[in-house]
Amino acid sequence: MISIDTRSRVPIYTQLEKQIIKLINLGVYETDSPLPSVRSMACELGINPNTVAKAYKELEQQGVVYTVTGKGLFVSSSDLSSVHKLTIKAAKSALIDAKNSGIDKATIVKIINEIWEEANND
Amino acid sequence: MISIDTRSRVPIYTQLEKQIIKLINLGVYETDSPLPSVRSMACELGINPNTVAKAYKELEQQGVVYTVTGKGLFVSSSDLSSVHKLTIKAAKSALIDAKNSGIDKATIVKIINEIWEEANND
Amino acid sequence: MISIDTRSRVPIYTQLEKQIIKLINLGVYETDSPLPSVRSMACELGINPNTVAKAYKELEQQGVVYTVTGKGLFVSSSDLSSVHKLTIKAAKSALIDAKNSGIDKATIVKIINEIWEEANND
Amino acid sequence: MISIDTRSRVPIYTQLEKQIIKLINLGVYETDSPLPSVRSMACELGINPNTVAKAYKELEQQGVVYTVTGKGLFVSSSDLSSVHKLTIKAAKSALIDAKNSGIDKATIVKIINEIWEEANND
DNA sequence: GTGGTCTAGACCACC
DNA sequence: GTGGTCTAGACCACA
Repeated sequence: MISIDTRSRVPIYTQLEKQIIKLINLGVYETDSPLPSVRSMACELGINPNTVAKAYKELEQQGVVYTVTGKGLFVSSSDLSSVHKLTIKAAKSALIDAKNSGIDKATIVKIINEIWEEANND
Repeated sequence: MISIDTRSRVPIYTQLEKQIIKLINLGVYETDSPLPSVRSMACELGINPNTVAKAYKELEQQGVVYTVTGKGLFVSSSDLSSVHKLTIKAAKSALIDAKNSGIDKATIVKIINEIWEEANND
Repeated sequence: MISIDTRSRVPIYTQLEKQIIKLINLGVYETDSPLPSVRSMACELGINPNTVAKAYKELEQQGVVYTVTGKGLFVSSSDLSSVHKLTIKAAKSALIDAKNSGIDKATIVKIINEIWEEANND
Repeated sequence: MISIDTRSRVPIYTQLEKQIIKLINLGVYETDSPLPSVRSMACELGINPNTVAKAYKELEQQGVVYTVTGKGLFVSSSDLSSVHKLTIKAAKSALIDAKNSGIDKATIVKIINEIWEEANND
C-alpha cells in the first residue's frame, strides 16, 4: 500500500510521512489502532528501520500518532484535526506558489470546481 | 525588487528562480531584454555569484531565458506555459489530497480568497 | 485512587512509584500496613504484574517499604526524607537554572501558587 | 565548556540541548552568532556527529536556533523567549513533581527565597 | 566548508 | 515483542 521512490530527491522519511497521513485519511489506519512496527514496516519497504523511526517520530511530534511504550505507535484520535492541519498547510503552500508564479486566480478556481464537482457525482 | 531569505529552507537559487519568473510575468523583465549580469545580481542581493549562476542555468534549461554568447542572458519569448504547468500540477495534486481528506470546498475557497486578495492591492 | 497514563512517556512503573509515595504521604497507606499484592494491584490498574513488581522493588530499595517474606510488602516507618531530598534537589536545580536565565522571581512564585492552589481544594 | 556524561541514563543529545540552552542564557552563545559546527562539536565532545545533529535539530524545532544552509546554525533572537519558555517548563515540571511527592509549599517557597536573595547580594 | 539523509548494526528500557 | 539511542561511515545539496 505504501510505495517509496528511493531515487526521488524528496527524503524517504518524508514520503513515508505523507503516505501514512494519506492512509489515515482514507481510513486504512484507524483511530487507536496500531501502525505496523518500525521493523516490519522497514522490512516491507526494504528501507532502514532508523528511517522509518524518523518518520514515525515526526508524526508523533505533529500529534498524528502517539507512542505506548513497549506496545507500539497508535493513530491519534482528536478528530484527525492534526492531519487536516497538515493537509491544509500543504495545499496553502502550493497555492501561494502558484500565485507567485503569476498564475491567475480564475485558473485555480476552475481547477477547484473540477475537483469538487467530480465528488458531487459520487 | 527581489528579496532573498537566507534563513529559509528553500534554496536561495530556487527563491531567485521563482522571483525572476514572477518579474517576467509582471513585465518587469521584457522579452528579448537582458537580465542583470550574474555579478551585479549577486552583489545587489548580497549572495554568492555561484548561486546566481545556478539559478540562471536552471532558467535556461527550462527555456525561460536564452544565452547570447558574450552578451548575457535574455528573456525568452516563451509564454512560460511549461513552467506554469508544473506549478499547476503540484497545486492540483495538493488540492486533490485535501479533497480526499474530507476537507470542505468552502475552506479551500476561503484560503484562495485570502491569498489572492492581498494581490488585489497591487 | 491510582491512575496510570499508558500514553505517557513516563514509564508506568515510575508513575506507580510516585503515586504510591503520594498516597503514603496522604496517610492512605499507613506505616506497617500492607500494600496491595502485586497481582491485585496489576489487575486493578490493568497493567502487567511484572511492571508492578518492578515498582515495588524500587520502592523497597529506596527504603519506602519493606518485605515480610510470605506476607507481602509493608510501608516502612521511614519519614520518606531520603526520597524527598532527591525531589527537592531536582526542583532546586531547575529553579537555579531559571534564575540564571534571568527569569523573574515573581514569575516563579506565580507558578507555585497555581500549582498549590489546586491542592487547597482537597 | 560543555560536559557530557555518556554513562548517564539521560540521552546525550538531551544533555547537549540543555547545556546549549544554558550557554545561550549565560550569553556565551550570542544572538545571530553561529554555534560550533556539527563536526567540530562532535569532535570536541568525543561523540558522534549524528548525535550532535539530533540535538541541533531539536533546538531548531523549538525555535532556539535557525539554520542557514551551507553556513551553519545561528542563535535565534526573538528576545530569547523560546529559551525562557523551555526553562520555565522544566521548572514547572519539577515543582509539580515536588507537590505530588507531598512536599510542602512552604518548603519550596523557602528554597526560592534562598535562591533569589543571593542574587540581591550581588 | 556547512547541515541533511541514509544505512548497517549494536545496545538498552519497557512491557 | 516494542520503540529509543548511539555509533561508524557513506553520500548529497548548498554556499
